[in-house]
Amino acid sequence: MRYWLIKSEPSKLNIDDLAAMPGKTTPWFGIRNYQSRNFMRVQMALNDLVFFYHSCCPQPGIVGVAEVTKLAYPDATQFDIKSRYYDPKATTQNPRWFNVEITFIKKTRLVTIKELRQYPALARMRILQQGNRLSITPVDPAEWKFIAGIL
DNA sequence: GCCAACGTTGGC
DNA sequence: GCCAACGTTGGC
Repeated sequence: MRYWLIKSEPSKLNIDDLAAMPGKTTPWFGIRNYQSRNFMRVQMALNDLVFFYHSCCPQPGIVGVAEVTKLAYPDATQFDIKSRYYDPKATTQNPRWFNVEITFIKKTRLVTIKELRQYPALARMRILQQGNRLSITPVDPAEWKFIAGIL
């Protein structure tokens, strides 16, 4: 089993929105970055655990935990001409973008990026590296355990 | 709103 | 296949 961190802008989908979804589950659609896509398609497995992170907001940080409950399948929004995620180069025969589904497990206290930066144990975390822009990043098991211990 | 980082695009 | 231009991300 692997661990992940996924970023979401709370104005678009926050942890409470996820908890309010039918079955507390949502497709993680709209990822348009090949590295993040490949993480979903190649590595994400059922029951992988995910930190839910709020980005682009006054208090960026980890706010909850979710789990992967459906393996990657083609992201429907790439075919929807009205969607902001529409991709004219994608076809149903040859889809470009995929999404998994995630299910809410729990809310946590807000662990801000500022706090995360204070722990030497997390110094190598992907999310903390300069210039990191991936919306999905793997979390080292030791890092996961450390963060779970301070929640 | 600024700016650094970096992925993507497209002409050659 | 190179690389400049451009667009997007995201913390501050």
